[in-house]
Amino acid sequence: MAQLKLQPETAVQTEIYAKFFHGLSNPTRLRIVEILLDGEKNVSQLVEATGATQSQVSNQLACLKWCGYVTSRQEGKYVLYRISDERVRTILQLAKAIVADNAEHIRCCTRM
Amino acid sequence: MAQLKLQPETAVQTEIYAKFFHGLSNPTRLRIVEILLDGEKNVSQLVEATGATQSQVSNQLACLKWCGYVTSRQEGKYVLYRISDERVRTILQLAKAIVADNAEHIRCCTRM
DNA sequence: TCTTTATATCATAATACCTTAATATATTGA
DNA sequence: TCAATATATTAAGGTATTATGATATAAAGA
Repeated sequence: MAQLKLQPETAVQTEIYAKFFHGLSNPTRLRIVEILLDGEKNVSQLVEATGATQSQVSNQLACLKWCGYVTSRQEGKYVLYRISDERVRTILQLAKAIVADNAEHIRCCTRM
Repeated sequence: MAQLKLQPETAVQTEIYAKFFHGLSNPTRLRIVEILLDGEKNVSQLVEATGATQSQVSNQLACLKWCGYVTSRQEGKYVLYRISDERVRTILQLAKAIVADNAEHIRCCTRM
């Protein structure tokens, strides 16, 4: 007899988690997160620090904000961004620890 | 005077970490990882459990293998896959905890 | 050996993502 | 109000990723 298929609920959950990880799957976004882990920054500072264009940074910040990684507040003509959940720091540390043992593998990955 | 740009080294590092997270950024791949956290499985079992096609599962397994998430061993006509680093479990738990506080936000994210 | 089952690979088409450039909005100070 | 600066949004094109279907390889048993 066929095994019960996964509840739709589970599929939705998995998609949310996948989206969450997608947030950290782009070098520019990840770099922004790393920089913000060092403290609140405005957009211009992030543009300077990442070397990406202003458009890119604003767009990726919007993505990070949507996904709950960062929050922002206006201060004068600047918009200051900061990490909204300190646990993100732990996730990154853990990832780095794992990658340390697999860096060569991952770097060479050309499949996708 | 302009601030020093990031060392190329750092950019490479960030790209590796981004690639690492990319591994978990696809629903099928993430589901496979979740299932394998429950124990070693062969490809057919993963096809059954995920509802994805055999081609999809094999391809995503190849990706996960390249990136060091899983390893495999042949046993007769089956190929058994398992998680290669238990710390992946911790990353997932952490992500789920964070998402629990931001699920609605992330689900609605249509930007990318 | 032939057939069946299990898994992997490949080509192609569809989709999603990212970059770039242009433009819009909002704040500040003249 | 006008100009300058900071940030956000949008459209278009290029690139990367994914899904699909077809085919290849490899092991097991008849």
